[in-house]
Amino acid sequence: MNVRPRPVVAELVTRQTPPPCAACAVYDFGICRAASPAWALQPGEPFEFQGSGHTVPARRVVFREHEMTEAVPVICEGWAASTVMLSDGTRQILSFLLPGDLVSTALLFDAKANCSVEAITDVRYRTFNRAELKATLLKNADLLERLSKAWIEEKSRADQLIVDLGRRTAEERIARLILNLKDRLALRGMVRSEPMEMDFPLRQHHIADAIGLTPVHVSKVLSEFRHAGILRISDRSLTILDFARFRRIALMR
Amino acid sequence: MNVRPRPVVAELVTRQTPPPCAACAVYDFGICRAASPAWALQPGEPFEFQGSGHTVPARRVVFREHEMTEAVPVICEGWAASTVMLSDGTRQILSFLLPGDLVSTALLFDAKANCSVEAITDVRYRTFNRAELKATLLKNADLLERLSKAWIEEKSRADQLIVDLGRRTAEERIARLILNLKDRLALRGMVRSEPMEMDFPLRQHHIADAIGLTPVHVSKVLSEFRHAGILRISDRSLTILDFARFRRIALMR
DNA sequence: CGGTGTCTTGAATACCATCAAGTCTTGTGG
DNA sequence: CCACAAGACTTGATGGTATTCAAGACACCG
Repeated sequence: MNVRPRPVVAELVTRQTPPPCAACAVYDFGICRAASPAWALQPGEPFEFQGSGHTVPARRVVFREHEMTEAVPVICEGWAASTVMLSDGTRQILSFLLPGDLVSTALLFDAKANCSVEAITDVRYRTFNRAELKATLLKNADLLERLSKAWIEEKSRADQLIVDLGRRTAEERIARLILNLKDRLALRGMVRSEPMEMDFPLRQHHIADAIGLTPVHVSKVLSEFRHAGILRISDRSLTILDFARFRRIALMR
Repeated sequence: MNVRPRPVVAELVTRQTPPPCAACAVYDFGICRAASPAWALQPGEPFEFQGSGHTVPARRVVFREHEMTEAVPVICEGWAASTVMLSDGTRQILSFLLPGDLVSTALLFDAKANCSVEAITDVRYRTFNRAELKATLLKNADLLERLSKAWIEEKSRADQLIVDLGRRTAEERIARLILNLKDRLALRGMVRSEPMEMDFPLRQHHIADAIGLTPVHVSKVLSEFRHAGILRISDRSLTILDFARFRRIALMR
């Protein structure tokens, strides 16, 4: 079994200076380009933003629920999760954050988030200043457009998750989670095809916390998928072997 | 057992002309006052908006998923639900809409909703024109403020529901749903105290569809609450008899 | 006055959780 | 570099929560 080297993310974290935004694979994808005036960037100026770049190792908390902050973070590289903890230790993951994602559009208007953000892989992110971003928003129709798109998608994904949790079985939920992640990664050019393969740094407990199951049950369902020849997961990489069948499970109803 | 007359809402629906917004109990509560320029209203002008008032009888659909529309509806009176239907007939209620609620802040930016809206009681609502509302938004800091608040609350409630569906038992979910509705009604001055009582037009199948259970199980849990002396439900009215205990169930973790 | 919608209750069943033991991998300090 | 601990995953046995199925009571409406 070929053990692949540590993921690309980890290399970057060890660099002294983060790469400029111009080199970012998702600079055009999210709000970054449209919002760059909020980084006090002049058109044509090299993309070097002092002090707004951060790195966080895997499993560390980026920020905590109810923490006040002026910073509005955008994920540059790596995977993160926004989570809610209950007093008995159980956890719910509200959404996974991928490169280019604004952590939460609500953070634009409220300094207090209602969830924590946790790094899954090593994560690199940058932050906007809320006041500056808001000011830019009112002068920049393109940014407003991008943000409203982000808002609509954020809400739509939350609504989808509600339907999944309320009305679908474990198999359906897992299939839908993986296919959603596949679609989002594909938009970022992060999915290989033939065979359909992608980086998959999630532990089974992440999946469990995201779709309201126990890690044990997630393991059992994934084993089924594996034995049925639908999926292959190894070395933090996931391959969809039987896409048609997998899709049928996800869209069962 | 005293059978109360049909709820106030029904009376209003039978009127020929809807009451002016000035008479609305929640005119100041939601976005209506701040957004009134989008109704082409001059300050001091009597609140009479031609053509923007609608009434819908209970159980009728206000608008359907994926329907395109320029209208951004606000509930004036009555209860509604935003719902998603699955192909096998099961249904998920994403949220209940109360007087003063914008149906969805996402409708401000996208003409296509990802859920349907259904009247629970007879409902009276008015609509803004999206383009006009958007234009007003950019010239009116107060409106932006109100909308961002609505947006944050909408998302926060969706996130809460995700946690409830993913990580809580039937008892907790039902208690939390009822207490959330109580809080929202209280903000609107629609809850009596001593004893704590409110209009409660939901059928048990509404509750079931909202929190991912079956009507049968909802019935069993509500019966428990009733026999334990915690709740009383009759004549579409709900009384919380043992608030402390009920709250403890809702906040169990 | 039958039809429809709502609610209740009981019995049988399905799905997922919990508990437990064991394997394998990963990370860490001696 | 090895030993050990911690984390991640698997698998089986058992149990609990909620679903499904079914039958009946009741209210409301046309």
